Amino acid sequence: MAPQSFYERVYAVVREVPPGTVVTYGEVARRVGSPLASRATGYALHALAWDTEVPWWRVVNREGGISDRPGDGALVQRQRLEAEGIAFDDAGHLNLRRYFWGGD
DNA sequence: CATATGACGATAT
DNA sequence: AATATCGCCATAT
Repeated sequence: MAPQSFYERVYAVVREVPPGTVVTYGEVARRVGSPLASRATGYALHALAWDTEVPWWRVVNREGGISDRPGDGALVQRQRLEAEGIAFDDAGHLNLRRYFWGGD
Protein backbone atom coordinates (compact mmCIF):
# COMPACT_ATOMS: atom_id res chain seq x y z
CA MET A 1 0.00 0.00 0.00
CA ALA A 2 1.17 3.48 -0.70
CA PRO A 3 2.29 5.40 2.36
CA GLN A 4 -0.67 7.20 3.83
CA SER A 5 -0.68 10.32 5.89
CA PHE A 6 -0.55 9.94 9.63
CA TYR A 7 -4.20 10.97 9.69
CA GLU A 8 -5.20 8.20 7.29
CA ARG A 9 -3.41 5.63 9.39
CA VAL A 10 -5.15 6.86 12.50
CA TYR A 11 -8.53 6.70 10.81
CA ALA A 12 -7.82 3.18 9.57
CA VAL A 13 -7.12 1.99 13.11
CA VAL A 14 -10.10 3.74 14.66
CA ARG A 15 -12.36 2.25 12.02
CA GLU A 16 -11.36 -1.19 13.28
CA VAL A 17 -12.45 -0.51 16.83
CA PRO A 18 -15.54 -2.66 17.44
CA PRO A 19 -18.68 -1.39 19.17
CA GLY A 20 -18.76 -1.63 22.93
CA THR A 21 -15.03 -1.10 23.20
CA VAL A 22 -12.77 1.91 23.46
CA VAL A 23 -9.15 2.70 22.76
CA THR A 24 -6.83 5.40 24.01
CA TYR A 25 -5.05 7.98 21.88
CA GLY A 26 -1.75 6.53 22.95
CA GLU A 27 -2.75 3.04 21.86
CA VAL A 28 -3.88 4.29 18.49
CA ALA A 29 -0.60 6.16 18.09
CA ARG A 30 1.23 2.96 18.99
CA ARG A 31 -0.77 1.03 16.40
CA VAL A 32 0.03 3.49 13.64
CA GLY A 33 3.72 3.22 14.33
CA SER A 34 4.34 6.32 16.43
CA PRO A 35 3.84 5.42 20.12
CA LEU A 36 4.69 8.94 21.22
CA ALA A 37 2.37 10.67 18.80
CA SER A 38 -0.61 10.52 21.10
CA ARG A 39 -1.01 14.25 20.72
CA ALA A 40 -0.92 14.15 16.96
CA THR A 41 -3.49 11.37 17.15
CA GLY A 42 -5.89 13.64 18.98
CA TYR A 43 -5.16 16.31 16.42
CA ALA A 44 -6.05 13.89 13.64
CA LEU A 45 -9.37 12.98 15.20
CA HIS A 46 -10.03 16.61 15.95
CA ALA A 47 -9.99 17.25 12.23
CA LEU A 48 -12.87 14.81 11.74
CA ALA A 49 -16.51 15.77 11.69
CA TRP A 50 -19.01 14.11 14.00
CA ASP A 51 -20.81 12.57 11.02
CA THR A 52 -17.71 10.76 9.75
CA GLU A 53 -17.52 7.05 9.05
CA VAL A 54 -14.71 6.89 11.60
CA PRO A 55 -15.97 5.94 15.08
CA TRP A 56 -13.94 8.67 16.80
CA TRP A 57 -16.24 8.43 19.81
CA ARG A 58 -14.56 5.15 20.74
CA VAL A 59 -11.31 6.98 21.30
CA VAL A 60 -10.78 8.35 24.79
CA ASN A 61 -7.84 9.60 26.81
CA ARG A 62 -5.80 7.41 29.10
CA GLU A 63 -8.11 8.18 32.00
CA GLY A 64 -10.96 6.52 30.17
CA GLY A 65 -12.66 9.87 29.98
CA ILE A 66 -13.53 12.33 27.26
CA SER A 67 -10.95 14.98 26.53
CA ASP A 68 -11.71 18.63 26.23
CA ARG A 69 -13.42 19.26 22.93
CA PRO A 70 -15.52 21.94 21.26
CA GLY A 71 -19.20 22.41 21.97
CA ASP A 72 -21.29 19.75 23.62
CA GLY A 73 -19.54 17.07 21.64
CA ALA A 74 -18.39 15.45 24.87
CA LEU A 75 -21.98 14.72 25.76
CA VAL A 76 -22.60 13.33 22.29
CA GLN A 77 -19.62 11.03 22.62
CA ARG A 78 -20.75 9.82 26.02
CA GLN A 79 -24.25 9.10 24.73
CA ARG A 80 -22.89 7.19 21.76
CA LEU A 81 -20.72 5.05 24.02
CA GLU A 82 -23.57 4.44 26.45
CA ALA A 83 -25.67 3.38 23.49
CA GLU A 84 -23.05 0.67 22.84
CA GLY A 85 -23.31 -0.62 26.38
CA ILE A 86 -20.50 1.33 28.00
CA ALA A 87 -21.20 2.67 31.47
CA PHE A 88 -19.76 5.87 32.92
CA ASP A 89 -19.30 6.65 36.58
CA ASP A 90 -20.02 9.89 38.37
CA ALA A 91 -16.59 11.20 37.47
CA GLY A 92 -17.51 10.81 33.80
CA HIS A 93 -15.03 8.08 33.07
CA LEU A 94 -15.40 4.46 32.09
CA ASN A 95 -13.54 1.36 33.19
CA LEU A 96 -10.65 1.03 30.76
CA ARG A 97 -9.78 -2.43 32.11
CA ARG A 98 -13.23 -3.51 31.08
CA TYR A 99 -13.84 -1.77 27.78
CA PHE A 100 -10.34 -1.33 26.38
CA TRP A 101 -10.07 -2.74 22.88
CA GLY A 102 -8.03 -5.94 23.03
CA GLY A 103 -6.64 -5.18 19.59
CA ASP A 104 -8.78 -7.86 18.02
C1' DC B 1 13.01 26.53 7.27
C1' DA B 2 11.14 28.39 12.06
C1' DT B 3 7.34 28.96 15.12
C1' DA B 4 2.82 27.89 17.00
C1' DT B 5 -0.88 24.74 18.05
C1' DG B 6 -3.33 20.75 20.11
C1' DA B 7 -9.57 15.53 21.03
C1' DC B 8 -2.25 13.38 24.89
C1' DG B 9 0.98 11.14 28.30
C1' DA B 10 4.18 10.90 31.92
C1' DT B 11 6.49 12.83 35.79
C1' DA B 12 7.19 16.13 39.55
C1' DT B 13 5.29 18.70 43.28
C1' DA C 1 -5.71 12.85 44.40
C1' DA C 2 -5.24 17.34 41.83
C1' DT C 3 -2.34 20.75 39.53
C1' DA C 4 1.63 22.26 37.01
C1' DT C 5 5.19 21.45 33.70
C1' DC C 6 7.72 19.15 30.22
C1' DG C 7 8.15 16.05 26.32
C1' DC C 8 6.72 14.08 22.18
C1' DC C 9 4.68 14.10 17.36
C1' DA C 10 2.22 15.67 13.01
C1' DT C 11 0.08 19.85 10.62
C1' DA C 12 -0.72 24.74 9.75
C1' DT C 13 1.02 29.16 8.68
